Amino acid sequence: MTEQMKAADYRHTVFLPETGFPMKAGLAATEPRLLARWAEEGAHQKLRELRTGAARWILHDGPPYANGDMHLGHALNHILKDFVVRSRTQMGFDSPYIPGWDCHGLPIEWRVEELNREKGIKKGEMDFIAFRQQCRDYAGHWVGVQREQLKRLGIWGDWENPYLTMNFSSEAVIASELMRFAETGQLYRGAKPVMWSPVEQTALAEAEVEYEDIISTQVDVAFEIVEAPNAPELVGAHAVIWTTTPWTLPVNRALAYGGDVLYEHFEIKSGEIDDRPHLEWLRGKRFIIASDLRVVFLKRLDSSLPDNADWSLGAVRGGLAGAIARHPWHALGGFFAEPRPLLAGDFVTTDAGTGLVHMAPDHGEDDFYLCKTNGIDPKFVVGPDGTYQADWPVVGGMHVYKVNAPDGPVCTALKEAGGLLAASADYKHSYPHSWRSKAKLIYRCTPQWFVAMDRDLGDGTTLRGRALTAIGDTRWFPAQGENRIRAMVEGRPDWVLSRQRAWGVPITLFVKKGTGDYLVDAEVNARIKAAFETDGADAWWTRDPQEFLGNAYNAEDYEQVTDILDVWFDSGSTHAFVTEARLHAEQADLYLEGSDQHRGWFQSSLLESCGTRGRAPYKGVLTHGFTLDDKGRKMSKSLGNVVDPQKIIGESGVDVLRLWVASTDTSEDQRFGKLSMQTSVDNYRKLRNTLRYLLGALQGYTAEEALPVAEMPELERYILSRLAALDAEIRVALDSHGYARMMAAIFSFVNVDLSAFFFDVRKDSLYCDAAFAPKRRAYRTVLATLFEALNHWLAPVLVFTTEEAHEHRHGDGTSVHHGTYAQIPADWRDDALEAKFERLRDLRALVTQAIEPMRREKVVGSSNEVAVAVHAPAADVALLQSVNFAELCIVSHVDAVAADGEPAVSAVASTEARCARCWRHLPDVRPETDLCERCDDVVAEMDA
RNA sequence: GGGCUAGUAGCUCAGUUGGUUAGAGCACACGCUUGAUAAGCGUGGGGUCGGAGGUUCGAGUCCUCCCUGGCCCA
Repeated sequence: MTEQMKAADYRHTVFLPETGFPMKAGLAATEPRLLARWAEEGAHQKLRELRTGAARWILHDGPPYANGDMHLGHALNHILKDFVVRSRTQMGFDSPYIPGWDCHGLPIEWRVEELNREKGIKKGEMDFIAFRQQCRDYAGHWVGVQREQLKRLGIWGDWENPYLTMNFSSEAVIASELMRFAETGQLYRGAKPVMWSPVEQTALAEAEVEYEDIISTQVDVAFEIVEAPNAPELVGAHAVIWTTTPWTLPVNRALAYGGDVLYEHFEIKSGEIDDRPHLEWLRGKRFIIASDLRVVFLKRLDSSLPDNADWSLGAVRGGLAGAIARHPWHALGGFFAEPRPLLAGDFVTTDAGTGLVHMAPDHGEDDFYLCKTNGIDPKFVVGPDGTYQADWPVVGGMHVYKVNAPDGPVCTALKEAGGLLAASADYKHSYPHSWRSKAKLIYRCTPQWFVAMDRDLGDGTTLRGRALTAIGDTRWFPAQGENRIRAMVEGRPDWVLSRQRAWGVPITLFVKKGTGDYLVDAEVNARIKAAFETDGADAWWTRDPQEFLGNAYNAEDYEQVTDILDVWFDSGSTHAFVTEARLHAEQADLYLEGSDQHRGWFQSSLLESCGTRGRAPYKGVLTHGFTLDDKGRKMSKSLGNVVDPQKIIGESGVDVLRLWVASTDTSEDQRFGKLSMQTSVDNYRKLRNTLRYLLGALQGYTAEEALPVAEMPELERYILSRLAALDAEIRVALDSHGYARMMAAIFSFVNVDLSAFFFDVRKDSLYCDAAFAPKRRAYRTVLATLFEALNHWLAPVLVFTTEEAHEHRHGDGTSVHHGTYAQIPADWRDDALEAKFERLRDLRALVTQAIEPMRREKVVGSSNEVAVAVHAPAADVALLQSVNFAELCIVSHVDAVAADGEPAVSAVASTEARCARCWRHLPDVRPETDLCERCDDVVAEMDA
């Protein structure tokens, strides 16, 4: 009988792991099966019932925009949200998730207009209410698409009743929230230059603006000084201004200079002009310009002009104060004959240009405020479509984009008036564009509704002050987020609420004709809200205004505001109709979005809530970075590096994608590519195989087999101590939503402590000990604990795989997602025991290293064939003798010998016989059976 | 252009208040096992800590500048 044959005989007496949980995941089939099972069983609804009465923990979902397919960033965001909700659920909290969508706003409106154009329907032909219905339908379509895509990610939530900002109930609350601002005097109507799109004919929010490089015409224009009380010699000289928006010159009102800038009064010498006939008209003319910029200015006049310091007629210090210039077109009379004062502006720099800036309060923020301070108001010459008013000289009726060329009407008229010094269409710079139409934007003064940031709210606080206090009261993850939003709130201007659009909630105000005051009446507001609840915001247009005003006011006396609310106000109000109205909670525990939302939703929600409730709508804010490609670049269509999450899911499964999210530090930007996905696939396999091994090793295990911890061997108690340490680490990580930290700890535990050590060492006991031998029972008791601990820790991440494992372990129709994290007693921690095993494992590493050469030289194969001698200090020897070190090293025999110096290990091939069943080389192997005493007994027991 | 932020082995991450030869897992190479087997175990190679200066007895860790990304703003 050969050894192999004998081995074959005993193979069936060995307790090998056995499970139906497949090694190969087949997630493509498993995931849809579980989704269907959960839907059929109403698993999420059941969870809600199970947690009813438990302490609440609320994540309030930030609404994605209901337009287009989900991209990888959306997937990451929602997977993270699911981690938060599921991990709090596993902690025992009642943590409901109500998904939501942002449905109003320009992008949808724009897209619907585009679709209409394709159908030949022109803007303006469409009935207003019918158009709003089209927008509503369009948003509804995408809500449906995105909902299915999110559900596929394994996210549990109230998908049947998501919150939509366009729900009638939401629209009623949004209008009502606006009226709370009105009631507390925080709204005002003002004029202000706002980013304006002549194409969409609307003011744009900051978030709707993007910057692109363009080439503009740069011009140098001379404004003659007509009065200079502080420097009479400047009269007759020309102040040189430089601009890249020639179209604003027909609306010029003033000039600005820098109070700290040094200017120079100079004249180009005759000699140079003699050589350059085209400059003849400059002969005898004097100029004023910032000294630092004279050289570059001269180059623009003529690139061959040298710079001669002796051209200077003297430095100008303070001489510009109180000076008056006149517009090159002053001969036209009227508006152009008005004086153009020189004003000191702290925004003037010498980075570029001439150090003198022309001011058009209609078309620039700096211009607007400087002029306002000096009593110069905007003129409103440029209309919503970007054309000058018809009767304006030179450019009347023309579009601001079409007058800028060096040979265009503005430059031509300036040249004829003798005011154009240089003009060239070659200035490249970053310029604002509409994010939808990609059209160039302009600043344009229009009447707008604002929320005041710095108005006393009657209690000595301001909205800005309240917001800053609330920021301090909020936990920010990561902590840097606080600095970021604080700086933004400290510096932000008043909130512009108006949009001259159609698709959204109207600014529901009535303005008294004549006074401009808006009506504040609780009963009127209540009627508006009630109407919106019934008919939606359409009611603002479909109902007779008198119906809202009731008997107390006459509609004839009031102007009904028809501006649409900034959509950020919609999303900023979601806490009112979700956290408060549906969940009956004052604050959400967490908001979780990309870090760009410090300027967006986090801030609009903060301001809305601080303005109406005096505090933030959240206790904590968690942000994540952006998903980049594998080279760290932004994913964009133009680069062609966009990853479609649907494709990833189809190829690898949702759980693998979720695992990627969980093991990545999402507080920073993440790189995503083939390699990182492969890493995730490999990690997934390791976790899956670990669960599979546990399931196989626990075959037939029942509670009766469990052994009390106190009766377990040290090795088992050591592993439980490690488990308790891991439990503590995970709790710390989860407190700050550190999923990557949690996963790193779990991977390390699984690989290092379990797979490479505990499982390997105990393989012999599991396979070969008598079924109910104490050591084997202890091992399986620990395995059962490990399975529940790991499967529940992993459940929020691997939602499908853990459910599948749960099915195989319990098979009773219960769900892992209904349960809680395993209760791991803190007193399982045993520092002394951990220290002991740490040392033993160091010594064990010496043993494996010593065996390695023997394996390479084919002296031995399995470590079981080896006997080792450890020469080590007495303390180590005592340690080795206190345990079965041969068992820990999976070798045949260990001799521990006291010796000075560093521990050293020598290894030789064992001379003992090999047990045919457990394959260990032992002294008690019986020749008649080829079995060691332990195996002989076990086999005998089986035969009996 | 400005503010904030990041850049540690092929991948994912650790690196405490600056202090001994920079760590882990995976991947890779080689080997073992063939009783977790499209699995498991062992050993090993691999890093000018983005770059350049500086402070210090000593810097991945502090300072300055630069490069390359990202977010926000203009």
